[in-house]
Amino acid sequence: MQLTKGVEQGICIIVLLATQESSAPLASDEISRRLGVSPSYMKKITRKLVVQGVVVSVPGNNGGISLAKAATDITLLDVIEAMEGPIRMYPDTGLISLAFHEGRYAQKGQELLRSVFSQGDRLLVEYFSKVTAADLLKEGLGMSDLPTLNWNRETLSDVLDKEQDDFK
Amino acid sequence: MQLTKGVEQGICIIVLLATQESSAPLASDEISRRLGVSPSYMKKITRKLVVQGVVVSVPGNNGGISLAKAATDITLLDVIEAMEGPIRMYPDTGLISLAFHEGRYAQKGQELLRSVFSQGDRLLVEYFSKVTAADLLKEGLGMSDLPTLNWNRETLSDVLDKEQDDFK
DNA sequence: TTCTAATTGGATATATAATATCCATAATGG
DNA sequence: CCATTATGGATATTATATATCCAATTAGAA
Repeated sequence: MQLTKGVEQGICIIVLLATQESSAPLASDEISRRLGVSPSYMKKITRKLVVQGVVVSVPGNNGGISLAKAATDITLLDVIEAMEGPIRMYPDTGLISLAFHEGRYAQKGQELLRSVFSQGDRLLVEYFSKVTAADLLKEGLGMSDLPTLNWNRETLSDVLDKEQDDFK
Repeated sequence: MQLTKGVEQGICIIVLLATQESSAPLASDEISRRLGVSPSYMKKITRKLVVQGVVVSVPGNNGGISLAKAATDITLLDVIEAMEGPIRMYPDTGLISLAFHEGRYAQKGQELLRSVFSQGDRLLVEYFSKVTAADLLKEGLGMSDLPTLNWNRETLSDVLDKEQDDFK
C-alpha cells in the first residue's frame, strides 16, 4: 500500500521544473545530480512524466525537459499515475473464485470486492486530482507567485533572498 | 499502490470463519487446501489475523481459528492492517530534504507532503473502516442472516440449497 | 558538415519486499 | 502418552522496484 519512491522523485522533478525559467529546458543530468541518482536512471524517470503528458522534452544541444502545462494544471494524480499507472488497490488474482469454486456465490463475491475496492480507488483519484503542483509550491514556499530561476546556475534560496531584498 | 495478495487471502479467511459453526474452530490446514497454499504458509497468514485481534486461535486437538468478534465488528481495515500494518502511502525517504538541501524550504516542503499524503491515508482508513465483513457477506450472498456450516465437511452451496428447499 | 549535448530505448544488474515452504517447539484434548 | 494443531525461526523463491550501462537518435552550434 505504499507509493513507490519514483513518486517522490517525480514530485521533486515537477517542483524543479515549476520554478525553472520557461525559456530554458532543464537537463535531466542536472536533476540526477540533485536527486542523487545516475543520469541514465533519471532519464527513465523523466521519460515517464513525458509519456504521461505532464512534461515535454527536447533532445539535442541545450535540450532538456520542461512542464507541458501550467503548474495549476498539474496534479499529484498526474505524477502518481505517471510513475505507477492507474490507481488500482485490489490485487485481483481471482482467489475468491478459486476458494469458493464449488459455490455459485464466488462470482458475485468477486464482483462485490472489485466494486468495493474500486470505490476506494475513486476516493484517492478524487483527492489527488485536486492537489496541484501550484498548491504545493504556494503552501511550501508561502507565496502565490512563483519565482523562476535557472537550476543549472542558481538555487531557490538565492532567488528568494534576492526578492526579499528588493522588497525592502 | 496495490494491496498485497495477503489481503485477498485474509478476506477469504474471514468469510470462511464468518460462516463457520461457532462451536467448531476451523483448522488452518483446511483453509490452506481451499486457498491453494501450503499449510505452513497459511499458518503465517492466519497468525497475522490473530495478532490483529480479529481472530482467535486454539492449539491442540480439534483446535483451529475462529472469529474474535462479530462479523459486524470486523472491517476491511482490520484485514488490511493485519496484513500490511498501518496504511501509509507516502514513501518518505527524505528525498525532498536531500534535493533542496541548500534551501530553507526543504523542511517545510517535506512536512507539507507528509500532511498531504496522510490526509489521503485518512480517507482510506475512514472508508475501509466502514466496510464490515457482515456487509460483504450480506451483499455477496444476498441475505442478511448468515448461514453457518462446518467447512471441514460441507460447502456453502450445500447449506444454501438446503435452506432454499426448506423455504418451499 | 561535423561535433557536442541531449533524449530515447533495449538489455541487464542489484536491492528489496512479497510470497512461500520447511522444521523444531509448544500447547491441547482424548 | 499420542495425535493434532498453533507458534516461531530460518530460509528459499519469486516478483517488483530501483538502478545502471550502452547503442541509437535528434537538435543546435561551430
